[in-house]
Amino acid sequence: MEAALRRSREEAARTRKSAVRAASRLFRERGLQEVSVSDVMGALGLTVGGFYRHFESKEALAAEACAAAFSESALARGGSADAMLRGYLSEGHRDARGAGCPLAALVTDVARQPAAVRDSYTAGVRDGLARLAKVAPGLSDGERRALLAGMVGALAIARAVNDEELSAAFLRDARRFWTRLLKDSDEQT
Amino acid sequence: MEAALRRSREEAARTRKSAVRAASRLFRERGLQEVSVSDVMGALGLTVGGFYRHFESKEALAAEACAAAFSESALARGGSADAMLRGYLSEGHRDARGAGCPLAALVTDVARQPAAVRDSYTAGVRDGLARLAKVAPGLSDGERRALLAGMVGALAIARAVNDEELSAAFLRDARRFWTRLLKDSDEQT
DNA sequence: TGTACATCAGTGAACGCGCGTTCACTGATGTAC
DNA sequence: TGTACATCAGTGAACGCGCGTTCACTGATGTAC
Repeated sequence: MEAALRRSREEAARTRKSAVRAASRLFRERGLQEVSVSDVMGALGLTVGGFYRHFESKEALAAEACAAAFSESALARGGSADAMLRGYLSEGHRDARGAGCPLAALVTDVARQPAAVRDSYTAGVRDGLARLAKVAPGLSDGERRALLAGMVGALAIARAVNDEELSAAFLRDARRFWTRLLKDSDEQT
Repeated sequence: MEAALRRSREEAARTRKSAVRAASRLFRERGLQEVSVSDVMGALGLTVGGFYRHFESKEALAAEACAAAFSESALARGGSADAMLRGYLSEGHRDARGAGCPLAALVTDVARQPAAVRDSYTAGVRDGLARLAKVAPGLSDGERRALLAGMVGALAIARAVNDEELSAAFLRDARRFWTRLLKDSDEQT
């Protein structure tokens, strides 16, 4: 064994936060099942054993990391409705899974997860709808749910598809479709 | 060891088909990584060893099962645009993952899969778009991509969310939104 | 401020487990004559 | 049609591997006095 010094409380708190941040990125990149506890601790340059000083289980980390992902999501960043659509339905967002919207990154994974993770995801969905209410006040609640579903679906399909042109088409066409709808709803207001 | 009789070629061919069908269902229910080769063979009442008489690897089965799932998908069933939307965006479809649309069931899983599986999924997306072209000829290509994304997104979110009311709202609102759009585009034709 | 000692963040080996895949084996099926 | 033998579908144990979690241990940090 080598150099297993006790760290200060500040350092320990930083370790915990870093673990959540790393997990949040890795889970979005590779999916919840495909990231091991060792992967997360390894991303911090630490070994696996220390993990359980900070978290009760991998599942507890998953719920926390999922929640953390929402607070830095693309949907959370403000701006105009146009800018939001341009950013969300962009090739940059598509190619940056680890830093992108967790709604799209984890949508099928979450359906198979325990309640803590699903709760966290559900809160993220409500949060996303609330954000849309701010940037697109002209839409009804129902239209906003259709919009969120359209954005998440387009991004997820653009990532799944194995053809660059088709992938770009899904992003572009969803962008155009929803941009037009938002413009029309503004004009009616 | 017990009763390991050789089966006739017909029986063997049936075994292979059953394995693909069972895998297609299980993969959609639980995700590609969460179904083991033993699970698939077990669903046929067989043991794991015989698997490799039929398939080169689990990955080969995944690609085949994914392709098979498309040929029996809800999108593939014909009918009017209205009926298609009602069926796709229904609570029944939401709760029957194993028998439902693979586009929605596997959308985030597939992005992390090898090329064979992604190819199979991409073909399914093109197929879905072609089906939409038949039932909704009034839409442009771009609108059809936005529609497919909206359907897949709404179904996937309805499955992920941990709140029955919110889940039902996503299905209902997407159904209403797209039904209206289809009606409007028909009237213009 | 200085000293003695308890605490605990992180180490790295070990645990039991299930995975994908391989393998020697069984004995009915299929074929050559 | 009958016989001898090769084939091969399926068995079930075994392989190496990585997983989540536990544990005895180290030694600086934090605290009581």
